[in-house]
Amino acid sequence: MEISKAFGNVLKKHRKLAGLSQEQLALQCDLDRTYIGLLERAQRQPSITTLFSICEVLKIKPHELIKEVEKLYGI
Amino acid sequence: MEISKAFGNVLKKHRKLAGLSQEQLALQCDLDRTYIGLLERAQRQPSITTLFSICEVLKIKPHELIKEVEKLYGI
DNA sequence: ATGTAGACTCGCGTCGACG
DNA sequence: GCGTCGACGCGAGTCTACA
Repeated sequence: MEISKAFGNVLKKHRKLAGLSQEQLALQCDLDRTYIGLLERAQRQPSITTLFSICEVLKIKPHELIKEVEKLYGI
Repeated sequence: MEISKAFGNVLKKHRKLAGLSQEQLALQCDLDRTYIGLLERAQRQPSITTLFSICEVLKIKPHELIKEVEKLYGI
């Protein structure tokens, strides 16, 4: 699986686990609602600061999330 | 420490560990030489695909590198 | 082998609006 | 609550060139 799609899947999974809507997540990590949607649908890729601020809200360490992305990506 | 600076430090450290010059690294991961320099000096931040392709060349898992960035960043 | 600078393309990230 | 669209500013990433 390509990397942005892997990230989108992992993001969606952890957002649901946190019990947040795209809007709530966007609000808390100071991003746009539509942009979270774009990330989950793999139409945008985050920079690493964006990654860190999302992970902070999701209460997960960035490297944990990246590890899951690696698995889906296949390395 | 801010996040792009943390990344720059970690990148430089692992590039040296791999025994590569900025030019050699850039060539192998299909990026520009000047851009690697910009990353190390924290004047640019990588997207996550850029992160993955750099890590592949450095023979390190992205989540390992991210873990070190977290430490420097302080979380 | 690296730092810097200018100019360029394209994608990130925002915003308003509609279904 | 989400997908999508158009438009926008700005930053990612490239290229050339000079020190």
